[in-house]
Amino acid sequence: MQIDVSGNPVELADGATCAEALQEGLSKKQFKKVVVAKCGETLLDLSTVVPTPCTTLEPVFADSEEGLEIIRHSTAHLMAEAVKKLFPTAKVTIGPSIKEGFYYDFDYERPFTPEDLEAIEKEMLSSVGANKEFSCKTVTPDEARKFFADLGEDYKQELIDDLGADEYSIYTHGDFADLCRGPHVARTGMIKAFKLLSVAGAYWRGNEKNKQLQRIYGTAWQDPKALKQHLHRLEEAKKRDHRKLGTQLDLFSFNDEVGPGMALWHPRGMLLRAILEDFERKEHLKRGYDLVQGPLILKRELWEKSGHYDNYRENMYFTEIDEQAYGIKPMNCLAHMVIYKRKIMSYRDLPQRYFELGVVHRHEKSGVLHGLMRVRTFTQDDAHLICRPDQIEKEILDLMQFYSDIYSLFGFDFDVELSTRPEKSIGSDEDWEVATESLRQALDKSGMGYTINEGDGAFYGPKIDFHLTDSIGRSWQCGTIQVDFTLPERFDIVYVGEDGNRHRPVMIHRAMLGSIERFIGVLTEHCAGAYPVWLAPVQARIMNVTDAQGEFVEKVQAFLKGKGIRVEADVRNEKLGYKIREAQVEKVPFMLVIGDKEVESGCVNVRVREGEDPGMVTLEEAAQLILDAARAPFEAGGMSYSFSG
RNA sequence: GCCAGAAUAGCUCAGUUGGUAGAGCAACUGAUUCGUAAUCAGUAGGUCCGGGGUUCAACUCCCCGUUCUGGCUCCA
Repeated sequence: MQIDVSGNPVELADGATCAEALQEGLSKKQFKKVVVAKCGETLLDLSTVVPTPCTTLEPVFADSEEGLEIIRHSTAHLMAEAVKKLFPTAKVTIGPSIKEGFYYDFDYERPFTPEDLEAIEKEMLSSVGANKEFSCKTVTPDEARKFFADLGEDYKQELIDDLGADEYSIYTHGDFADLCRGPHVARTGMIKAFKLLSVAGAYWRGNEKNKQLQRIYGTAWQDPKALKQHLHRLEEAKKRDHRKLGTQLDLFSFNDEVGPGMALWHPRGMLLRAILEDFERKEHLKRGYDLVQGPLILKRELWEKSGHYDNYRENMYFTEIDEQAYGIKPMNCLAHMVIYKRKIMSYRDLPQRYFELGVVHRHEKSGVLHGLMRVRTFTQDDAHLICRPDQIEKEILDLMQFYSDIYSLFGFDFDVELSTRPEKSIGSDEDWEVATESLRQALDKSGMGYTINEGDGAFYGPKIDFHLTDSIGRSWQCGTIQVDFTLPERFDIVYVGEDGNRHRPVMIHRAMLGSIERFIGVLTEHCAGAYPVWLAPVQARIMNVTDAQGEFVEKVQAFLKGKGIRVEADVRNEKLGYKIREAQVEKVPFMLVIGDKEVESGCVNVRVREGEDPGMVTLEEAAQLILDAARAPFEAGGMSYSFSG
């Protein structure tokens, strides 16, 4: 097939993929245009494209991101058409494609039920069968306004007013027309695989104060096979859900009697957590932090001074004794400030770096709680760096390296986001300038890719956030670095400069894992419960074949314990297969089998959680295997393995 | 907090148009002494989330709470 884009002839084989098109020198945008052009003549402003008839759509671009986007967006239109047909009084609002699917928000008198979804899906299929053509026309703002006014679609009119464009495109297929930027597939018959997934409430334009709409989520793919794979992936992801694994591996639980959003850590889970916390303390000490700790509750006056009492009170717990004389801390900074003020600091003393695994309580709205990811009692791996303004950049740069080292150790990919000054903010222009520039410089120097979130900083300073992804692609903010201008001011903390005068230091709040709870939640899903050997609460389990090996089992256990290995023995009167299965389900990394043969030779037979079994080895070798496995990720990351069980 | 759905044994779940509950696994007891993902038999275990209401009768229907799940908003 030959296409002409902006006067550049391009030769593409039939069924060319997006990647091939890119190689031929087409930009993604151009290719998208070309593909759409090939699918139908009137879909875009195609003055620069010579369209050719298109017979099939999917081989050309369905494997590309753009292709899926078009399919999904078109499916959203298809759904809106079906909803309007079945529920004529429903008003349409917006319906974009999203990661792995699409949604459409409707204003309707009652919520949609699962049965409604089935009916809608059926209606959509019939529209697919009718193979209706998508067409597009460009209109003026007035024409667009009138068009949707006649249809009674007031949300669309509001959009037109807000967008303020010179002209608008309206896409039509069958009887359904929608204000839309496009592009779309040429005909509804090209939508080959979709499924409606769920209904949820969503506020118009994402604002809590606006009317709540009915959102229908769905997913769409290039072919039924891809759809099936996607649904299968969702099923698989459910198995990695940390809440499920928490029960299965007996790590933690939640209990209504205790309170919502408050985890109970079982022996195994707490052991894992303790190892992680121990690791963190040592890593922080290594990098020049001081360990500190303040109390869980602090006098109300202090919260008034910091501004939390005025701005954050509804999220805080208070003691009832002495009429709210004490506030239960929702963050750790106040005690750290007071600790800083214990003596006169010189510029030579800066930066001060205070680290605390601080337990905080925040009364989060009930609807947001989610396993370990969002709780009301949690532990932050929190630190406050109090430094001179000229030290910000260096400190940030060190932090970037620190975070990166640690995330990599766990095998996480992460997104970095820089958030700048919001509309409502305090602090001088100069402060913001210096702080934001320091963050930007450090980010640039670190070589990490990052996105900028304009105006999304805290009111007291700019920040950098680090996001880790859970098993089903939800992204969770874990690490954060925030510059703060207010607290040093409010608490009047100072240092004595070279000039002998008092100066105001800058304060950096930062948490690396974010919260221990959330991090363990994300990590659990990341590794599906098969924790790295250095973290696994049980590193090795010894199992005997019959009672006859009891004595040797004890000997082996004592030996491995002596090497600092977390080992337990399963000497129940059960078949070996049963014990193996149980250990495998519990994701114990090393299974050491002992039968008569092993007793005789003084060896153990090693089976591993995944990969090839080492088989028969001496005790010395077995211990080495386990210790090496524990050390491996540290060595790969150029770090030292700094602790034992 | 808002919208929707859910809550039955330690865990995972059945429970037909209203007639006071069942399975598998786990636990306990006994038999079995066995070689890499589930040995057999028996026993015990429930205020069916809580509180009201309708009914001769409620796990089941209605109302109000609580908690959980999926979203929205917010956030580590």
